[in-house]
Amino acid sequence: MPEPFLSRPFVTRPLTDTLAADIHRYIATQGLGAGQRLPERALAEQFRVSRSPIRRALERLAAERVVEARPEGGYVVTEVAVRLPRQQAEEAYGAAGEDDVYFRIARERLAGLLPDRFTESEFMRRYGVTRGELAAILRRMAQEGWAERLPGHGWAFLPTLASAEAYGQGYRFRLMLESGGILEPSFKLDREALLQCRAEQEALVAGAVHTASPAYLFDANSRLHETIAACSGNAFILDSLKRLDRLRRLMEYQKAVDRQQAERRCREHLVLIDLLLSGQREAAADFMRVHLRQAAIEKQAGPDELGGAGD
Amino acid sequence: MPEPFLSRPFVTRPLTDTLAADIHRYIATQGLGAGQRLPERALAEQFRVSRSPIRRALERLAAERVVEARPEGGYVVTEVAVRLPRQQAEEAYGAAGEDDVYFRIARERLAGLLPDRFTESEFMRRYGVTRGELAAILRRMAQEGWAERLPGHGWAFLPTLASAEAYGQGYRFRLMLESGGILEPSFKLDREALLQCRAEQEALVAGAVHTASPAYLFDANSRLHETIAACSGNAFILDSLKRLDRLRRLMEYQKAVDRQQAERRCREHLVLIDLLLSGQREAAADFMRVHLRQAAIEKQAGPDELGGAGD
DNA sequence: AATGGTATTTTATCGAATCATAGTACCAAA
DNA sequence: TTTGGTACTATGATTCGATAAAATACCATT
Repeated sequence: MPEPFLSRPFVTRPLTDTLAADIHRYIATQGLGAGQRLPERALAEQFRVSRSPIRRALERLAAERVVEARPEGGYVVTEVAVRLPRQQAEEAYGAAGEDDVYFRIARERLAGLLPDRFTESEFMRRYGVTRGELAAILRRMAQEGWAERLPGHGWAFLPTLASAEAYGQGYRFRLMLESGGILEPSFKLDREALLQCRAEQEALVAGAVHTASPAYLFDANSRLHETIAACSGNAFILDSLKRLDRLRRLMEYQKAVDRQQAERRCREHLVLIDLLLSGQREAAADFMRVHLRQAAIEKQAGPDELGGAGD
Repeated sequence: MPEPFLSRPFVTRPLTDTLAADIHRYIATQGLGAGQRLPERALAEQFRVSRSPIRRALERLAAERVVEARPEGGYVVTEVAVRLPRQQAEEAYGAAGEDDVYFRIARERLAGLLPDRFTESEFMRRYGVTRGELAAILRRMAQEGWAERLPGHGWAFLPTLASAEAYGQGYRFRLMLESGGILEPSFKLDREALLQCRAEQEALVAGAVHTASPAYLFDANSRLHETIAACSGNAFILDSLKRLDRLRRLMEYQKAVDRQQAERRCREHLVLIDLLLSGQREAAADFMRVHLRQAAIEKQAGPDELGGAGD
């Protein structure tokens, strides 16, 4: 399998639920055809779990007709999954976190409804979750870098999120990081991964950009940027970008999208990809700077308004 | 109070223990004189806890004669604390984590004694800690970025730690980050903090560099670099550097130090500080690149050997 | 060798009660 | 107004058995 597939961070749902969605999305994004086999062991390795939960996820997907059990054993992709890949994948996307407490907390924090400090008990009451559920959510918040445990009791929100200032800083940071990454001596093009992103961006330019959900747009675009960062060969550059993108995702998933700007950005992505594919790294690095600077301006123009989903 | 004081991340010890050490170190590093009062509320705010644990920490320090209860109430710094500031502070440093399970795990992982994946129960048995204690340790490992939870059961070490490759990448990353930070449009010199670092570096050059513990050297040097990064005005730059430094600290605390090189690096720090203080940002950024590049070479020369503690 | 099926072992979460410890409110004195 | 003292409240760590769920081992089939 070509690329490590990004599994959504574990929150509270049984692993099986998450995996069913992940596998579904995997089928869609990898463009697997009807009849294609889905070996349990390969999927287990892919998602870094054992065969047990994979097996149950496949059983569930079989009930949804996304996959089909063969008489000889094992599962294959069905016509259903192939015929409606994008829509279904996006539904799976949305359903994964939409009404999650995690996103609810993020939303309320962004709206300024939550104080800078809070206790676990407070949130257990407020959001009606058990201690264990909340623990998982808090772990994720800490992991993604917008909350931290205080030395004594309680937690604190970090200023990273929300502030318009942090927004601009994020773009400055990426300017440095992403253009610098392209110029790293260890840079090594992952042609296959980049071509996959290119196909995705072309599909967007061809029209999908006007109908796709903000979540899908965001993920497609950050996937491209992260793929390029991965080529730098520097794990710290890639990690930092991923960290930042997780934060941005919280904010942008909820925004409306300016489709015009989004389309232009996708066109820029195609130019960027082609520069890289033809080996013009210096030019690509410069273009990246232009691209990000432009995106920063557009985003700042409407801080609470349009502009979201992707760059 | 001038600077947010870095409290060591909470692991398992009762808060009081940690705070006693923190306050002790605080007295030493802030250069408070004998007789100086230590208001409970101020300390509580400083360390982001309530007065209760502060009060008990002070009681403990009083038993150790580091502070003294006044007849009218409250505590003041004693002669003892003033006369032996450095040594005591360093002891407090070392004792804080030396035989901690946390550092033991790091050490064994660095030595290649631990597999890439592990379960909590496994480690509970191996290190003889309770579930709760281990949970705190794992939280910290995740926080500091060298282990992560798998989607199902178990944990995985990240490749960030240990590999010689990651080492070089870290320096490349800092090259980009730290010199870039100095050139940020939002850069604003924190003269007071920088002068404090300057005093520290001067003391090192004046001789302390030959006697100080690796831990102290490392912290003094990373404090300088982080102070400069803080001036960039970009929270992401500072956070990334701090993250990286926490990782490096794990590796370098245990290394022997090449005192010659360490001294030269401190001299370079003084040059760097003076460039910044005189407003020559471009020059400072260039010098930073030279400085880091040199440090990278020296470190890589002896990967398992000398060279540690600081840059 | 790869793969699916099945049985078994191991893990870590859950629930509920307990309790040391951290947070808070209020008062008095300097 | 700032500070310390004190009383009180709330928090979250801890414990432990029960249990759902994940990991693993092994076998059969292709």
